[in-house]
Amino acid sequence: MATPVYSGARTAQRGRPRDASRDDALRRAALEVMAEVGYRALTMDAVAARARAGKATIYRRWESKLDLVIDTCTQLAHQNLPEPDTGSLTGDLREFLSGFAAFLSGPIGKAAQALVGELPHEPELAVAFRETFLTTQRDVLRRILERADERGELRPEAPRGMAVELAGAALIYRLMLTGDPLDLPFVDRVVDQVLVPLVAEGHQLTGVELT
Amino acid sequence: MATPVYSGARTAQRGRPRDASRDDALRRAALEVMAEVGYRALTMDAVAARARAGKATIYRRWESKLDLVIDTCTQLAHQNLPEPDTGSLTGDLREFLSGFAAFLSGPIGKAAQALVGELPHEPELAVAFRETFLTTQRDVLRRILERADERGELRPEAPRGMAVELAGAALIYRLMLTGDPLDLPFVDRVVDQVLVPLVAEGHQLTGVELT
Amino acid sequence: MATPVYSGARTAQRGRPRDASRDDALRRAALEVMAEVGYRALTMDAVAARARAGKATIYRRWESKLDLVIDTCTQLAHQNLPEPDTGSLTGDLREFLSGFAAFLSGPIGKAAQALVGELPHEPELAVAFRETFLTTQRDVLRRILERADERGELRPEAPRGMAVELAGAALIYRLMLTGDPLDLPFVDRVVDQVLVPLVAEGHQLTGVELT
Amino acid sequence: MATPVYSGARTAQRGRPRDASRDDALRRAALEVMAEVGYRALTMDAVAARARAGKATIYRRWESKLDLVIDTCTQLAHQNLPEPDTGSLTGDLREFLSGFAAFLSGPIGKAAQALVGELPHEPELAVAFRETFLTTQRDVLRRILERADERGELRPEAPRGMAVELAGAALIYRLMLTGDPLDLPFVDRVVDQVLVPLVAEGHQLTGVELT
DNA sequence: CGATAATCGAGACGGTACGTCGAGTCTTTAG
DNA sequence: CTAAAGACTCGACGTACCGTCTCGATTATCG
Repeated sequence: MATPVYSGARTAQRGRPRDASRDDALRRAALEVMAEVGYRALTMDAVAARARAGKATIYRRWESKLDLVIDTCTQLAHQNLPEPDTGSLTGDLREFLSGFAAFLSGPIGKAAQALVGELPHEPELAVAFRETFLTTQRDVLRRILERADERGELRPEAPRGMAVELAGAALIYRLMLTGDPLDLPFVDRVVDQVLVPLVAEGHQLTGVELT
Repeated sequence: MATPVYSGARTAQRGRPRDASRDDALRRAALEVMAEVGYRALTMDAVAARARAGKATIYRRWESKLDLVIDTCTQLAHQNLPEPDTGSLTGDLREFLSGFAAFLSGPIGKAAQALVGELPHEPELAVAFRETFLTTQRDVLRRILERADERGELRPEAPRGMAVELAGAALIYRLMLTGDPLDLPFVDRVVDQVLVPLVAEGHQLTGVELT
Repeated sequence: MATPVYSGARTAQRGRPRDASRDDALRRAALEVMAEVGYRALTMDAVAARARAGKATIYRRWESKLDLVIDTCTQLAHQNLPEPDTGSLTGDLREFLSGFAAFLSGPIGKAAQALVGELPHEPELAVAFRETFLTTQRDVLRRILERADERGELRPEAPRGMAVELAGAALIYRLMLTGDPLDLPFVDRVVDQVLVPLVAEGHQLTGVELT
Repeated sequence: MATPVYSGARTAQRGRPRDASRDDALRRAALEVMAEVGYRALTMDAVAARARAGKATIYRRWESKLDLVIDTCTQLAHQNLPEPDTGSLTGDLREFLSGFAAFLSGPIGKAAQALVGELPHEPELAVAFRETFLTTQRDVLRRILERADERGELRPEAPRGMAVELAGAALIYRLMLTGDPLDLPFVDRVVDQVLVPLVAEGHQLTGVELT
């Protein structure tokens, strides 16, 4: 599901029209509550109360708590990924990954983490989640590598897919598993020690251990 | 928490002692139920019923559902990490990571995933989780690198910490986020394209894109 | 308590109104269950299940099992006391007491008995109980004596209060303590051997021992 | 049941002998707890704790909570009924009933009341209860009337059985139902206005209404 | 215009699970 | 074998949340 349900192109729209401003109010309330108490402890009653809405108003738009949360995240995710074009591979990576890191460090990152545990048992959620948090980011990275390739910065046999995967993995592993901060020094190390050596022409593996 | 609560300070041991065999029966029941329906849908009643135990018998040992699950996983996790010593870095990495991948692909991996969403709101869980699933594995990897270093296989300035982090990140990202299989080819690619080039002496970055 | 709790003060009636038909269904279920298994063994789950109601629906109306039972009895008690006016003291007494005996012999008598044990520890219950089972019946008896007095049937110094008390005592003692049946012969003996001689003009104490 | 269970005249009595003083301590504890919180709220744990005994020590003697309470009451009931012989019907009645009233006004009266509600569903209890609280008292009254008869104080056709029943009914009705006090003035009125007129030779029904 | 119909906040509804507590049994150590 | 202590199974307790439903009131379009 993961999108407010509208009764699909109906015949001439009878009755009182749905108040679109409630969508936002409810999503905002859901995000606030989830940021405060986490996904598990989020209750529909709490969301409804915070938005001063009836529960039916929620269920008219989303089929379940999960559905509401997915949509809330998706909505916010689509507008926050920068696509830099600095002219150099290193610059593009640094800029994009630091933006993505900042994005993940906010409330949406917490929400995303809350959803991870549900993925194996909620196929629809899994699809939506991957679309929102993985595919989009992966596509931007792929285009960055492509442009670098056109500029001749990449070695021919560079493992582009692995680089893309590692970039995401490194950030999300920190965010969700170790709990270490997604700060700029870390992004720099990922770029300089891993990604650039992995794919760029003429690079020696000369990373310096910084910890 | 994450461990059955015993009344501390062996004060002469009055009354009927806890039946230790119930601990196992309850953990076993919890694992079975979780494997069948997932963490969210796991109920204490179901665990109690399957173990033919009263709920009080559970709550006497663990403070909550979460606590029970953590302990169940921890118990099982401590005995499943191989520590290979094949004499070569590549061999050690390949063997260890494929073992770890197999371990994560089982029911414990699913349980671990279920717990990830709770980490930000459960500090005790976070500590236990990292101890169980991250530190142990990280330490083995560190020792593998150390032995390789002693054999002179590593470059002096190799980013050992980053390599350790990437190894875990790559596997867990697949397991929990993308859902792609943790099979042998994938482990080989991580070893050959990423880890070995990252730290080993005399390696050119010559990974071949396979996917 | 002893009455369904309504949110007092008809404040504009917000939200879905209580379904009054559930009150009856729940009371009926409670009475059935109590008749089958007694007060002690009556469980809220059983009442809820029989009425196909959620337990919250019960607790929304009554604070406790005791409260539910009190209200159930009170409800049924208010409509079952006859007030005969046959024109003679003997006739009135006979008719009223046999009606009261029949009433007590039914399920409500059993329920009343179940409540007696709680009276000392439940002041609210005591008040409600006495109002329902004692005062009402006592008032009818008092009026019967009054009418007899107006017809000149009573001796001036007749102990009216004692007569009223004895009438109730004799019936309830049988019902709850001895377990002997509250049948017509018994009522007749109480009227002929005790009450009428106690208060009526020109009566000799000529009761004949029957048992 | 209603009596401590002893393993019946065993062969040579092996093992540690049962400590008879625990019987009393447990009964005392049971009576105290019941006086404080009533029968319903009495718990075996509370009784055990107050007597500093284990629950098994209770269950070794009595089969259930009900059994314990019955026995506790019975034990105390058997030693408290006076059998006066003042030489006159009025004197005997007055003395006996005031003694019985005092007895009922104590903790045992409360306990008895607590048991009334269980009678319909506990046949064994009913038998024990009636034996303890009804039959004994009824027999004394019967003997009082017999002696009065032998002295020629009774009318030949006096309803002796009814008088006996009324005496008990009047007291217990007050005690358990109305909650009015069982004081001396009340006993006197029962004797003078009801019992004596009902059975004694040469009595006019001249009771004076006092309250 | 009035009638119709879908919306809104509010909260009652049937269910399910929660975590606690009591009854009665069992199992330990100590005597 | 009995004692105290306390763990054991079972089941009811009263609460909280889910997702649905029903109310009065509101807001649009249709006839």
